[in-house]
Amino acid sequence: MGAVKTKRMPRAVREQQMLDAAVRTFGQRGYMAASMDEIAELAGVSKPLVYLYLNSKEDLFTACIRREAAALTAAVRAGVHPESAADRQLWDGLRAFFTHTAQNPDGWSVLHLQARTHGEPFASEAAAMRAEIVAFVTQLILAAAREAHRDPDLPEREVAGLAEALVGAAESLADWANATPGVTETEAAATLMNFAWSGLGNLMGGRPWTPPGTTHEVSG
Amino acid sequence: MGAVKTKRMPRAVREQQMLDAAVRTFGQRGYMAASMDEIAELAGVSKPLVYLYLNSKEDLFTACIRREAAALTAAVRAGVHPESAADRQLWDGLRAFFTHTAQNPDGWSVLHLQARTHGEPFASEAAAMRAEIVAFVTQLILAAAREAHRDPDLPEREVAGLAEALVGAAESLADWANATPGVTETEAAATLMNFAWSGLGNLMGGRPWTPPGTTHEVSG
Amino acid sequence: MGAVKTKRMPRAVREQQMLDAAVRTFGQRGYMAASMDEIAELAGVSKPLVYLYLNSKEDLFTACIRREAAALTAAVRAGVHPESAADRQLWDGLRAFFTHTAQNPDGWSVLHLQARTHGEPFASEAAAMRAEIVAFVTQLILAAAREAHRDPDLPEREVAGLAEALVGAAESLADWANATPGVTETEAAATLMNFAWSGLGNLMGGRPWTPPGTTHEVSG
Amino acid sequence: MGAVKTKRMPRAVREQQMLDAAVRTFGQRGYMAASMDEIAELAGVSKPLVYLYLNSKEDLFTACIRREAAALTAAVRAGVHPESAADRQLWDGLRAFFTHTAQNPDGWSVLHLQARTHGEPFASEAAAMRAEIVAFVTQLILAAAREAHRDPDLPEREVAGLAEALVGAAESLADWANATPGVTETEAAATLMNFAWSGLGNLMGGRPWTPPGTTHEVSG
DNA sequence: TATGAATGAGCATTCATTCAT
DNA sequence: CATGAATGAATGCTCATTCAT
Repeated sequence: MGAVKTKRMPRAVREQQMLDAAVRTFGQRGYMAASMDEIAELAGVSKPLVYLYLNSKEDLFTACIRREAAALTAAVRAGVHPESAADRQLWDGLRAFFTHTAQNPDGWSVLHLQARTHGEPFASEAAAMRAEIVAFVTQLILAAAREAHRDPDLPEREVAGLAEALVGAAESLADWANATPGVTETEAAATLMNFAWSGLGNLMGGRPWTPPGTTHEVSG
Repeated sequence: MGAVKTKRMPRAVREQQMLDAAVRTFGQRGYMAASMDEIAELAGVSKPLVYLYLNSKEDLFTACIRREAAALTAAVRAGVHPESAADRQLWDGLRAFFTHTAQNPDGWSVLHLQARTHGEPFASEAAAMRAEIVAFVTQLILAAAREAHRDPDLPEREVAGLAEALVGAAESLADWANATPGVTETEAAATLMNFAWSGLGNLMGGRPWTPPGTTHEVSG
Repeated sequence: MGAVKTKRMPRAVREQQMLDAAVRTFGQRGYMAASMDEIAELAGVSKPLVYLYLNSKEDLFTACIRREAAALTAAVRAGVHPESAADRQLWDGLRAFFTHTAQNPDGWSVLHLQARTHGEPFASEAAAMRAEIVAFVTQLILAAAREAHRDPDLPEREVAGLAEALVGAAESLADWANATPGVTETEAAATLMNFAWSGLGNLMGGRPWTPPGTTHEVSG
Repeated sequence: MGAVKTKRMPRAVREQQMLDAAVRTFGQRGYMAASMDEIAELAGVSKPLVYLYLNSKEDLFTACIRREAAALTAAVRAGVHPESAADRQLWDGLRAFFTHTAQNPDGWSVLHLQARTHGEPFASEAAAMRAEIVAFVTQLILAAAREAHRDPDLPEREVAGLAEALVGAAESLADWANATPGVTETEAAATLMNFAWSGLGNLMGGRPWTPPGTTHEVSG
């Protein structure tokens, strides 16, 4: 079990083995329930070596978050052609996102569940990556508006909210797709595009949904 | 800082005090980092009494999840008038949801973060409540389709995915609204309605977004 | 489960119910593993009442030891006719002893196991009862010598040792009989009489077993 | 008072130190009253190390029982010459037994009191050792019968009962000798040989003690 | 580079015991 | 006579972390 116990490996390799083991353990057991003992054993090294290379449980977890965040954003970036139309970029990015999360459930658990749940400094670390994605989506929304030859008078915060909503929907669908047998990444992406893109289009076309003038009273 | 130390209260009252303290502690520290000592102190009682009434940390946490889940669904239900139009129901429900989560950040953390992160039996407990909400949203989507006199040929799973996406977007916006100063519940709800409702309308109007290069199979 | 919960009973009755419950619990769970909670519940009363009547766990246990010790010695005494011949008295006493221990396994456990195992003041309490039995047996041995018209030049300590051995053998056979299905009290008593009486007779007849003159060397 | 606090010892050595401390503590305080803290302190190590090496209080106690059982049977075996006559073997074995128990009072307490008092799995562990000794004594009784050229028609269970009685008498005398100042092992052994051997001889010689009023069925 | 040996500190849980009514 | 409410004090066990080699 765990990596084959080979002696005297270069540091970089050893570190990756440790991070592999850590992501797996953190993803499955959770940050607090994961023990350094288990991680070291799974990595096939002694505990002091883990501390020598990664310093502390906190640092190790942070390193996991960073590595998985980098891997996720890289995957999405790799799936997107910057010259494509905005909707095509979103479509490609979503498929890359769903594919990556489906193939890296432990990494996704680390980023989406563990890092957000266990306070600082982890939450910020994960939030930074999420902000990057939200920013990317924000750009796509603005680009779509430009493509539609509509200089959107959407206030900045409204666009930010839309991007948040879209990213939140995507995260939710990722979990749903992973939990529902038979749902493909393409299907999840299509569901979200259908859901979101027309709404965005209407918005930018100046046809927003309008709230009713009266607030409905409880048991009124 | 905890509850005023009044002696000799009836069990039911003490139990609520304990649950208050527990939700606060679990919500802020996280399930594992929260210590029974801290909860007892915050509740103004001794640890043995917590165990006498709530049995174990697991049971205590489960009780928190159940109470907060009940409170959240009750709040949403109370905000919705079942005879209203579907969009109105969604609008009212969302505002109630954003209001409740903004006013109960610890409860929301327990439900949305802690319960999902720390495995069984907590995850199932929270999933049950979420499923209830998703089911509610699903009904609204179908009702909207009926109201539009369009018996949608949307496959069941597609509708489920849409509801998931909508709920995920709402959850995400709740966090965003809580973290962004100055964002009101009404604003968050309006953002989501704008984002979602037109998209749903187009979908049900038979005008889905079609993936490039491929013919998308849904109602294609 | 436990005694039927009747209110307002005279103190003496309640105390016996508590002692019944305590003997059963101490006998089965052991002194330390038995909890006052369990005893109170089994007795059908509240814990404070147990403390009101019996003071403390220690006192409660001590009371159990005394009651069971009294019951055991009473049973043996009741089985013996003081006018009988010495061997007849031993025979009757043994049968009474085996019968009583077989019918009161919890009491026997309290006396033979629990009391001796958990230090002072319990060990002394049980030792007192045992000393009584040993004294009784000692008298029988001396009586047997008189009956054989032999003023035994057995030193006092030798007789004490013989009585100890006999009592120890009896205790051991009680456990053996209780653990071996189908062994009757009569059978156990007969086994012990056969084993012991002839040996005593020979002893008193001046034909003791004589140790070999040399000490056998290990692996010599 | 504990072992001299020497740092960095090989595991095997430390384990023995821990077992020494544990036997002493369990023997004197009893299984339940002994705390792991006390054992660790007496062993001169920290508690985590005790858990690292011995796993749990249960495992630690079991290890104690096994070690002490092995030591006791080894001591008896070492004292007995298998080619000697049966009575000589018994005599030598008894002296070894009394000597060992006198020199290892804590171990004897663990085996004879604690292990039997605290339920499974400890009772079985101690019972296994005791069964070994009973079997040895049983063999000696049968050997004695052969040596007397008397194929005894003693039923198997009768012999088992005799062995039980003899072992029980020995256990009792061990406690008595330890508690009575000035009683040597040789004296205790002689007392028991006197008590037992002639009785056995008579039995095998077909002269059992017969119960009054009834015809005793064994070889009657 | 790598590890066996070792620990300080903390945590969930339980229990005998006592008030206030 | 009787009890619901409450707690101080342990106890078994685990974990992140470090030192000596």
